[in-house]
Amino acid sequence: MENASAGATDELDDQDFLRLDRQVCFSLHAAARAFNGVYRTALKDLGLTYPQYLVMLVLWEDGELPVKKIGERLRLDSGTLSPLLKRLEAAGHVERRRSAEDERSVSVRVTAQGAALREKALAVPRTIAAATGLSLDEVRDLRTRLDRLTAALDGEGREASGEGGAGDCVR
Amino acid sequence: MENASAGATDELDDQDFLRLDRQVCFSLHAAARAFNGVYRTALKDLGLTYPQYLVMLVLWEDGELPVKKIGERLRLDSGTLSPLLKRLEAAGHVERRRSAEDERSVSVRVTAQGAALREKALAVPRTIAAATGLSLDEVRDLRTRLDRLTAALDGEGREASGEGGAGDCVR
DNA sequence: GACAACTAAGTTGCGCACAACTGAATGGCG
DNA sequence: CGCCATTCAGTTGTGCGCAACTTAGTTGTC
Repeated sequence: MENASAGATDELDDQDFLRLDRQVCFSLHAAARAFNGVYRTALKDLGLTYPQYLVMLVLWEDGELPVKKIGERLRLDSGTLSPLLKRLEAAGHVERRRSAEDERSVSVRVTAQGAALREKALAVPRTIAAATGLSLDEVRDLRTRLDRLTAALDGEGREASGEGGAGDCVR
Repeated sequence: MENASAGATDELDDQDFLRLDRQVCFSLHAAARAFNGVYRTALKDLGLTYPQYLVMLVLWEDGELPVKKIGERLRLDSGTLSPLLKRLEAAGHVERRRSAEDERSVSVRVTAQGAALREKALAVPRTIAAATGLSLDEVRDLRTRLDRLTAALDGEGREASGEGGAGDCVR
C-alpha cells in the first residue's frame, strides 16, 4: 500500500489521519464521560443517574408522556427506557399505566414525589455551569455546534428518519 | 412560580437554567452516542467496538504498553480495561503477559494479526471525517474545546490528580 | 527479617446503550 | 370477517463505565 487512495487528499496522509482520529475521538469520549462524572456527583443527592435525570427533565416540562415520545425526545429506544422507567417507578418518582385509547402505549407521569424532586433539581444546572467554567454564551454556542454535529452524523449513518416533529433539535 | 430564589442570578432564573440544562446535557449526550454509532458502523468490518478501537489506536502508536499506561492515556480504569483486553486477546489482536521486573504489571502487545488490522483501520478516519461534514480546522478546533472542557470538569470533580505525565491531554 | 502502606490487575455488581427478538394491539385491505 | 403488516413496549444478550472490593506483588520502615 503506497498510497492506495491517491484521490482528493487535503494534505494529510492516512497515517496522520489515524493519529488525528485517535486524538479527536478520544477527546469526545473523554469529554462525555467527564460530563457524566460531574452530573453523577451533582445528582447523588437526588438519587438519580444522569440518564434518569434527562428523563425527569423531559417529564417535568411535559407532565405526562408515552414512552414512545420520551424516546423520540432523548433518542433512546425501549430497550434502554423500559428498565430505566421501571427503576424510576420503583423509586416512586413516576407512574406508568397503559393508555386507554391505545393499549399498546404506556403513559408515564410524574408523581407528587417526582414533582417535589424538581425543587432539589433546580440547584443542579448552576453546579454544572460552574464546573464547566463556561459563560452562558459559550454554553449556547457549544450546544449549537453539538446539535449540528449530531444532525450530520445521524443523516449520514441512517437515512434521515422523520425527525421533524420534535421541535427540540432546532429550537 | 414567581422566582423562588432571588439570589445572584445573572439574568436567568432557576427555571430557565433547568430548561437550558436539559438542552445542553441532552445535546452532549446525543452527540456522543451519535458519534459512537457512526464509529460502530465504520468499525463493523474490523470486528472492533469503539473503545476497543481506542485501545488499538494507542497500541498501534506505542507497540507495547502496560495496562496502567493504557488506562492513563484513555482515562479508563482496570475494571473497564481488564475484560476489554481479554476480549481483544481472545480475538487474537493483542497478547498479554506479566512483566518480568514487576510481577504486578501486565504488558499488552499487538500481535501480527493486530498489526495487520491497522491497514484496514487506515480507512476509518476518512469515513468519520466525511460523516461529520467538518473541515480539518473545525475538527481541530472542536478537539481543543472539548479538551479544555474536560480539563475544567476534571479539575472540578476531583482534586486535580497528577495528570501531568500523559502528554496527551495537552499536546 | 517482619510488618504496614502502597500499587497493579482483576472481579463483582449495577446501570446504560444498542441490536435482535417476542408478544400484544392496531389498522388496512380484500 | 379474516388476514397481514405495522406499531409499541418489553425482554435477552453483549459490551462499556464506574464504584467497591479482592488478590498478589512491591516498597519503606523499624
